[in-house]
Amino acid sequence: MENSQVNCKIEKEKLGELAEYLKIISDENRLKILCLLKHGERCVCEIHETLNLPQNLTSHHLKILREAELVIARREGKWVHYRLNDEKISYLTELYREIVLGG
Amino acid sequence: MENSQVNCKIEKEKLGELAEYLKIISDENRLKILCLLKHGERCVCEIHETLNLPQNLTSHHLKILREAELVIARREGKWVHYRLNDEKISYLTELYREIVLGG
DNA sequence: ATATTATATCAATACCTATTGATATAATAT
DNA sequence: ATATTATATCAATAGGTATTGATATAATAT
Repeated sequence: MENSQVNCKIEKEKLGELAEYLKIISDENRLKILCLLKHGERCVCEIHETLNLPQNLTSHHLKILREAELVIARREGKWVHYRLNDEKISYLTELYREIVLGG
Repeated sequence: MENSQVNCKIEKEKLGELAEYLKIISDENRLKILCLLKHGERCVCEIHETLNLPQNLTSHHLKILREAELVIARREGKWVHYRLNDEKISYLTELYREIVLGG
């Protein structure tokens, strides 16, 4: 009972979740943001200045990352600090490993 | 000399390569194809029948995967058999690990 | 040669999304 | 209150791409 159709059916529900994740992180600017946040929490202005992205574009990408729960926002006064959601990223990385790599 | 800007500059050249890979595999149908090919070489008709995709659409996605060198084609008579390019996928997975996960 | 099967390409559509410029909101300071 | 700084949203545009239907190519068989 271990054929590829069965396997693909089992993984099918997770496939959409993985595809959505991959789509979100397949943007160069969003990858840069994630890469930057690996080194710790950053506010929006730090992100857009460091990466040389317009403020509104940075905000836009952060919204997408935030809605996908890949990053977590924390307001402190005027500033909004963003950090990685490590658990979510770990979970989705495991999904990638499961679906794309070994069974 | 170990700040995020420097790191991101080092990784910058690889970032485009990773983004392209992620964009290609962020399509559900292409993920299904890769998932199917994990179990071994398949010809186009097997792929499109197993996954219930139109023949031309299957061919289209295979072309994208082939041009990205994620799969390798081998003609045998009327049939064209596709298989995973494990080395390329391993390389790009390592890139993902480097850039998105640990430094 | 013609027919059949397998695969690829082409053209058109329809949808999605990154980017930009302008504007709005939110918090603080004066 | 007004001003300033930080962030978010909105509208419009431009470019990309998944899908479909029709057609072409490639290999084999009759």
